[in-house]
Amino acid sequence: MAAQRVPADQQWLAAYDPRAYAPVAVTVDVVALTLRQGRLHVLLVERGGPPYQGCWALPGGFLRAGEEGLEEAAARELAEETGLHGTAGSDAALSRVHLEQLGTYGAPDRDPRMHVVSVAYLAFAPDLPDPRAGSDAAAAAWHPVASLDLPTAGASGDLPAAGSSGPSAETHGGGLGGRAASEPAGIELAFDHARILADGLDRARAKIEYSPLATAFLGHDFTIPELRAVYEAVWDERLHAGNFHRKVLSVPGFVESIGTTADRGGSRGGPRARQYHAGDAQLLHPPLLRPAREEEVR
Amino acid sequence: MAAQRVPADQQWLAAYDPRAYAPVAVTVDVVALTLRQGRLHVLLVERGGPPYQGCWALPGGFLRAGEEGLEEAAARELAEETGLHGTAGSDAALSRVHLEQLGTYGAPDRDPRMHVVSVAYLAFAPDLPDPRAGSDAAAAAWHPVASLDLPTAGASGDLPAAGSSGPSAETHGGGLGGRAASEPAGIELAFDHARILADGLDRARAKIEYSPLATAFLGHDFTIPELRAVYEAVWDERLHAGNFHRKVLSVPGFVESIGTTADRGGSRGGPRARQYHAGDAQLLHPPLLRPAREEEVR
DNA sequence: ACAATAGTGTCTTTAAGACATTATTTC
DNA sequence: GAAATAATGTCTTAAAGACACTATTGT
Repeated sequence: MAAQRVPADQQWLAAYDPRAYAPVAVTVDVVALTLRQGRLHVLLVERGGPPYQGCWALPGGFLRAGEEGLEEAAARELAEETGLHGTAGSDAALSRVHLEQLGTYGAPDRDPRMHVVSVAYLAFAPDLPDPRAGSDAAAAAWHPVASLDLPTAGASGDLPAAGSSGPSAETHGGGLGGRAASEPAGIELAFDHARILADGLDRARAKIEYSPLATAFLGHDFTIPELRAVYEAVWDERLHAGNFHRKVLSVPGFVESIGTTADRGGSRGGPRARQYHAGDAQLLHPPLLRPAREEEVR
Repeated sequence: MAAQRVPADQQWLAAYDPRAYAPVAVTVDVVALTLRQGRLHVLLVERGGPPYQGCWALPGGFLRAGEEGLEEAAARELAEETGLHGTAGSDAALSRVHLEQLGTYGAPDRDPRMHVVSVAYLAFAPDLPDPRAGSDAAAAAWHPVASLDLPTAGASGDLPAAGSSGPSAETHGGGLGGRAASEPAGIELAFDHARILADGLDRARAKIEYSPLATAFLGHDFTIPELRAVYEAVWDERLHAGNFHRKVLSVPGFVESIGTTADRGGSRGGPRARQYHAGDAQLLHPPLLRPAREEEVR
């Protein structure tokens, strides 16, 4: 059946003119996460026209075919939206942003206008300045993820299979901590961006278990209590300060002491914490496992 | 600069006619893994024309824009190439194949003819019959992964960031067990398919740590020694039979006894093993961790 | 008979988690 | 001074890994 239309050995040979087929658009969307006032935030832009006019959406745009790779495009979109430049290793703030591919979403009806395949990226950023409404009319802002309505992890159509992400996957209920009952229903996101964001949060929660990337949310120098605050915000769990401290120091290459201490103690008292910067480990061994959730305990 | 060409807030509004931009093609490629004679094999097709004429490549083809989603396309390609049908939950063999998104590859020069964005999927299959050379002239066959030249894990251009995959990522040297020194240089794969396959193997190695998917390589009923053979083939590690047995039985929901025993003992002697089938767990808790490799030990 | 293997038992080591304690800082 | 917090110490429990042992099968 299908073989007649696209014979297997001719797939790559077949007219490479895509106009022979129905057109597809390729876009790149970015789930950019940061920590502000101890809470996890995501960068969103407000849509100025239909469809989903007035809705918030993930920053993104078309891949510049023939000119750039996918990660390059994601870095460009992120730079445009945050107003920061200097991506991979170059200069400035964005050089410290971690960027990785999250997954690709390509249901035929995810955009009402045409078939759009969107490659999603996940970014971990230290506290960045507010995005300039900038070169265009669109609003762009950091939103607390807890203020958004997100689908539960797991089930999805064209998603990057819960898989990939170690022991993560379906575990968490909904968004981080959910919203207080008093709050109005969360903001609605355009297209399937709520699904993408939920997958990104899942990935982030799993990622910091096995990688030192939690440090990407902090400045160059940080204290262990600050690092703990990152884990608590991303996992939406209270962690035991003493055990966390000992655990972090016991993982080789995670953090490296720089001998100094913070300028002040905690906001509510306590001694000044020592300062560290990220070590050279790419993988945490052994990992920092999330506390077991009751639902998954048998 | 960029903002002028694609103003951020107009990206989604901009002419949705992709012909306004340089054309991009979207393809779906599948890394299909199976176990044959205790060794891991991957499904490859031989290219009948340039570029890379005569090279082997991953099975794949164009996304049918507007008609199908990405996973749907991957399942279709896999069915066409294996000659099996009945994908997700329907009937027959393919219903027991696990399929998940691996990552998307979109470097502008990965295909010499035009910018092709390829969404890669990873499939775990029980031992399937040899693919029929089938409807087209192309050869298709299962190849032992050890016979292929694969790049080391980790470094890559547009890859789905080692990330995602728990404690996996860069650890393994090259292909499974590498090739014996006597063998000629491994087969060369077309395009960046060696990179994609290497990423797929990494994902597979990580995935069976946390998920019960190793059972997807086996029939409906299997014994624990058979399951151990899967882990040994995928990880290229010898595992301790006794400890493995106890460990598997201790993970809730991993396997379920069906009371029967295998028809025969091991090929070289020993008692008949009891038979099990996959339990209902989606996640192994606690996981089956790979034995630590010396390189990553500090 | 012999060798290999399935399955179980036991011991050691490592790591996680629950407390407890002391010193230091903010309010 | 009171309360909170950084950092360290101690104890218990769970799990991984090494090893030993028996019972059962194929050659």
